[in-house]
Amino acid sequence: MRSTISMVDRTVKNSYPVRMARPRSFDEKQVLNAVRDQFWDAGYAATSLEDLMRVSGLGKGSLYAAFGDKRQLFLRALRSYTDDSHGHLRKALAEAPRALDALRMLLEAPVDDPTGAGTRRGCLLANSTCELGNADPEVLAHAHRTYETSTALIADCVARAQGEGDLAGADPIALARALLAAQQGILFMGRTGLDTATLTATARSLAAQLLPDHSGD
Amino acid sequence: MRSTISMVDRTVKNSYPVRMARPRSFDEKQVLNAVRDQFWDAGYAATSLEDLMRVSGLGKGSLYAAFGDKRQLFLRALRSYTDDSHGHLRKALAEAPRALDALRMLLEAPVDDPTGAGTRRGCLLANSTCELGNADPEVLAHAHRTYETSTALIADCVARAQGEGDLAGADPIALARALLAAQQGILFMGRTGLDTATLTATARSLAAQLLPDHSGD
DNA sequence: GGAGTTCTTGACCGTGCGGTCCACCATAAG
DNA sequence: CTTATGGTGGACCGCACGGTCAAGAACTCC
Repeated sequence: MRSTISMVDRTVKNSYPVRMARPRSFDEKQVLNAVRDQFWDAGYAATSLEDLMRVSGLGKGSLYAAFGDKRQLFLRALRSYTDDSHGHLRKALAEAPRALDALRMLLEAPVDDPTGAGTRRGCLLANSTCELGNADPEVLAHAHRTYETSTALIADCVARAQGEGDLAGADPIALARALLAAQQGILFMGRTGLDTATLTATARSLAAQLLPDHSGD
Repeated sequence: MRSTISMVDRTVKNSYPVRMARPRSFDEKQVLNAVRDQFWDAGYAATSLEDLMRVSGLGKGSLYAAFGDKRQLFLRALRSYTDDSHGHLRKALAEAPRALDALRMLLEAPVDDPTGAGTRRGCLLANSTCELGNADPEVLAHAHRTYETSTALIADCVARAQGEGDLAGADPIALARALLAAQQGILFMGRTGLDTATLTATARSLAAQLLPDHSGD
């Protein structure tokens, strides 16, 4: 039963009110990035609302009005992160002139940071899966979906490499899974404080064994 | 400057008082195991003292008197866990008649659990490193030390395999690092909800590429 | 049994948490 | 200008957290 409605139906996302009022004083994407970095550094549980207010520069009221509670804000930041990551992955896999090199870069990418600072942070999605995967089915499902997509992207690149004469005889999806697992393993070893040189050597060693180059044969 | 001391010096760990009084009503190892499982399932921050009291059956006072605060109790449980793990690793690597098979088992071990329940929990040390590595230097240092020890144990097994005619030409330590990274990667993929069959296939695929068997050549 | 010591229990405490609310502000439309 | 509307910031709330403490129970030694 509906009564006469004088208000705009705001249940539809991004619908604008009939009359504009005070506009937002912040950029949503900037806030999400700041919040993402905070969760990335400290984890979900160890990040307090005060932390989020500090890094975003917003008050509690604004944060809650714009994003809902802490968990929803976290999920928004996490989705934003994985979207960006997949964008980068797509670009990296597509841009390399030789697909085999792109796949190699996959394994060495986690160590790219010369300072090692980024290496210590790991991957936000991986960290979140570890911390919340058991307790939050939504985070787990998101992780599962995301890694399946990554696998598909990598498998496409493997297929391209095969079109270029490399990796003959491999099952693209199986190899993609092995590469993704290896990448996550390298990423993790970086978090344990392994020095950059050793990490790089390990990444190259894995790349050499999983992605043999027979062009010189 | 010391005054006359009538009390026993309890700063030395495990020193017993001169006069026995009321004995403990709990077994320390059992409590540590219960506490470890709780931290394992929920993570450090998400585990409350109430949880710890519930799973251990002890009151707050007893817990604090026996182990100190929450963090120290966690560190005790973590050390106990890694000690046990290294015990199992030593045994597994030594018992296999063929060293190459032992190394293969390393990669498949994370998927051994038929129910998949254990697979979802991952490894307590890995979880803890992800959650606390950035914030707690002691946890990070412990993780680093532990994985270095694991690397050494695996490298020994690689050397044994070479003595048995396998893995000719590989650098034991480098291969050990690659194997450990791959294992952690598989372990992590299991946490993302990947089904057991796919996980097993990935583990076998990695094992086949990192640990080739040329005995039939 | 009494004395001395340790362990246990649970009430208690201060703090910081996540979350709500409301008075005020900035803007757009009339 | 006035008015309506949504944004903002901070006061405020109840709660659960980690941690403390004191009193009593359980035990050994004399």
